Amino acid sequence: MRIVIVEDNIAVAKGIAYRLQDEGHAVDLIHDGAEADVFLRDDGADLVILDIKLPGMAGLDVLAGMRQRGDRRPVLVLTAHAELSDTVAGLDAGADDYLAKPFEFEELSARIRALSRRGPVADRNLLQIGGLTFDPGARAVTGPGGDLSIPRREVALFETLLNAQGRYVSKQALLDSLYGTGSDVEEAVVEVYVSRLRKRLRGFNVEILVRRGIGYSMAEAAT
Amino acid sequence: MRIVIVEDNIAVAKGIAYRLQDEGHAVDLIHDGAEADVFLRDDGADLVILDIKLPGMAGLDVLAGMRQRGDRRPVLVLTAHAELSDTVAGLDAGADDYLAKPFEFEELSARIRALSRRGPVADRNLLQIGGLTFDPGARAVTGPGGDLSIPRREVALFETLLNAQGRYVSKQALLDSLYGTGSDVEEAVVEVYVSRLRKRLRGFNVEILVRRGIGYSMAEAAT
DNA sequence: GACAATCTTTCATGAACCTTTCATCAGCGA
DNA sequence: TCGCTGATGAAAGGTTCATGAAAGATTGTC
Repeated sequence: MRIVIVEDNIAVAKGIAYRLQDEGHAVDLIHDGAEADVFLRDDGADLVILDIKLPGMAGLDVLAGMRQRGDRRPVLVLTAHAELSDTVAGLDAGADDYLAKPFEFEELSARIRALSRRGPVADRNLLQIGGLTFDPGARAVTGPGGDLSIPRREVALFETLLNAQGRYVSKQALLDSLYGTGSDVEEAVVEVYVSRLRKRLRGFNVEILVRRGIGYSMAEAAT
Repeated sequence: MRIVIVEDNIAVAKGIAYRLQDEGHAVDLIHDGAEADVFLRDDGADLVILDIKLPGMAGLDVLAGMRQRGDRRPVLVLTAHAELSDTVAGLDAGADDYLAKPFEFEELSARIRALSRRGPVADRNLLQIGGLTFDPGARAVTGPGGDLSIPRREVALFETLLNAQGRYVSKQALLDSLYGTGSDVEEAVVEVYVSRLRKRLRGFNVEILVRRGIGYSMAEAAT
């Protein structure tokens, strides 16, 4: 899943980012409210972790802007412990959940899992393809013969293609969803992981299609 | 999609144009505000990338003129980084999105994708003809038996004829819509792609008609 | 019938894509 | 600590396929 963290305390943000990446998510960091506002006008993330107190533009305004645009992506609001009134305001402004600092990472992780189950992300609960089942919480792919052991990056690729529901996803978009926007990894790496995932999916009723110059999509094998 | 870039810095404009063409769009360049104003009175583009600071006529006036004429085509405004007040003014004047220079091309690309999904372009979402469906966002043609894998140029041709809604489109206009105005490609290439697209559409209830000296049109096959 | 417009196929080229190999590194068990 | 395993990303070489030009066939029009 692509997660964007909007938090001006860089140490905190990096700490969270590091562990979320460890869980296989693609994470983008933004430290400024106005920047976040711009970023969120795109379809660049599936979930937002949003600090209330921000330079540039108040977190609540960022959130309000999203909702006003009809953007219903799940937002988890972070607040300092004292500012209970903030959390109330946050929920009013359309936050899906909130978390008071300081918090345990495990709690954050659990909330994210919960949010991704409901939220627009999980509305398209199309977690099956061919004979395979994908569990977004566990980030595991299960086949008829039990769990497939698939490395992080390949799972992320699988997830992105699955969520695209048969639409073609450009190589650049796949790169973003594997590494977050603005990574310095070559596009060619996508080809490598497509190749590896294909090999792993051999024998199952799933195939990854390519359209030159357009991108990749995943579909059940045609017979 | 046909995109017009209104930007007086020729190097910047060409850089963007080159990469957008790479993504399969037809791109026109205009370096002057007054010229842009004239150009935009025609139906020569589906999306406008507009620099604020222009010779001839201010970008904001160009934009205001469009909106005043009832022209609702999506406009992405470019501003220098410092001029935050400009961006606010731009949004007020009817811009659909803005982007501060300097920017990564990938970000521009993502914004364009987002704009083409919403905007008036996306209002005519999922165009249909014969048994075929065209998704302008995904640039994909779907038939009864699933996705047709059609190369960039042929998709662009298909899209243009589809948008013409049965009217005849001249060979020159098709050329422009495939390569942007003023390309040095022969008109005969249009014939080649018509031929290729026809072959690909064989078996579906769609045909491409020709009127000598006039142009081409697409229609559902007469039984 | 003559001529131009259009159609279709063929071809060379280069870009896009596929796959494997390699070096590196982290994690893990002995 | 040492060695093993497997993930990772870069690189390299091979293959496929979109592309645009060209050329000959065909069709429509006068």
